[in-house]
Amino acid sequence: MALKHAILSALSRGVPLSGYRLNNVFSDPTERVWHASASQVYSELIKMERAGLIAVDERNERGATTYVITPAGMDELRHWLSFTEPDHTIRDDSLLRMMTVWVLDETAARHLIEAEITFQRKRVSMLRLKISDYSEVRGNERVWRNRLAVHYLWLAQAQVHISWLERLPRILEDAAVPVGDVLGDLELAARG
Amino acid sequence: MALKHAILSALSRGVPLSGYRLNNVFSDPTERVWHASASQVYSELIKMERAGLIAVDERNERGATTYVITPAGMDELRHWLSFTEPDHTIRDDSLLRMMTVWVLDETAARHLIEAEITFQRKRVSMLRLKISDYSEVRGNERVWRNRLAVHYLWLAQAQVHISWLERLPRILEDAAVPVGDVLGDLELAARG
DNA sequence: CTTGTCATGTAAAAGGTTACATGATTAG
DNA sequence: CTAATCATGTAACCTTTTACATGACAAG
Repeated sequence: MALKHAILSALSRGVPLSGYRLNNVFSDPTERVWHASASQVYSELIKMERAGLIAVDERNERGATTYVITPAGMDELRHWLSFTEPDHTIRDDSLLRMMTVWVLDETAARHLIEAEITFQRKRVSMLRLKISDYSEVRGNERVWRNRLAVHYLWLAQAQVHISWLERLPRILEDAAVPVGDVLGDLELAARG
Repeated sequence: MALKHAILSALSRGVPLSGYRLNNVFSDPTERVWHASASQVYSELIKMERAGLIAVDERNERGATTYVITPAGMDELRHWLSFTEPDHTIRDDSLLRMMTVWVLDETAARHLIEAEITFQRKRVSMLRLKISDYSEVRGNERVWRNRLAVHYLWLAQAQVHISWLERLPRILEDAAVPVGDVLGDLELAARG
């Protein structure tokens, strides 16, 4: 449903993109907004071109077809933002797992939690890199300021996630300590 | 695919649940792990019962059929956790919108951001309520400590999200201030 | 007596994944 | 000369949504 809008959002930034480039965005683990499989993106692009929301920019020597957004596409994007309700539903496989680790013994649970911490730490360092490179690659326009801001949010949320994961084993293993004593300051830090 | 595991995870807690009760969980806006539509849950339950992962507990006077998890269901749950890779892909409609607000004029953008803040504030107060009621409703077993911990994570992340949203208009409206100056401390706070 | 909550399902359509298929170019 | 990356697509299958259909019970 919203793959269309994710593609329009990416093309609205003014840089023409090919299906291949869009796929890089949609499969990047630091880009925590929209995921799509490669084949889905290609067929969606064809549908959107037929609908007049995007247009072919050029077919380069390498065989890549790049697309740009059309005025009709911009209209659709603005209409979506202003006149449709956001969908707050989420499917988060990795958090579902973290909610269910208690069914495992301590060793297996720690193993899973460690693996998740490793993943999130990688994400943090990739995000930091992207953020520090930002001013070299992009200008100070509204578009890029907006996008950079989202990177800061991802970074902060990954960091909260890591502190939480680091405390989770204590909660599962030491029933004497109240959960609030271990995690209460996570909330205070976030508000500060 | 993982709706099966979301249902198994819910039933693993030992409390028998009907399709209707499960639907309440899957459509609760504070439960930011797995969403499913009502009709999908009912047909999935029938499939899972046939597969022997869950069993009918009782059919009560009101017409509700409650289910319990079987030993085969617990095996499937543990196998999923320990021997399959977590799926880190996400589709977040509301964040996609926040990444695209720059295409709107200042008034419309502020409007959207305000609506999102209102939503997140509601979520925070619902989560706070759930957390403070927790010790009355649930015991101190591993299951409930694990689940309560997830509620603390949601609370902290909603709070980070709110501080970020509150700063977003400044980023979009005042190009003179570097984005890092506005959002840099979000990360520091999160790290503790 | 009517609205809201409880309670379950079917069927068609839309959205999304996986497997397969192909071929060019680039870097080591 | 071989592996990785670039580049696009089709077809079968699975998952999920939406619309529809039904009916009991409780509260105001």
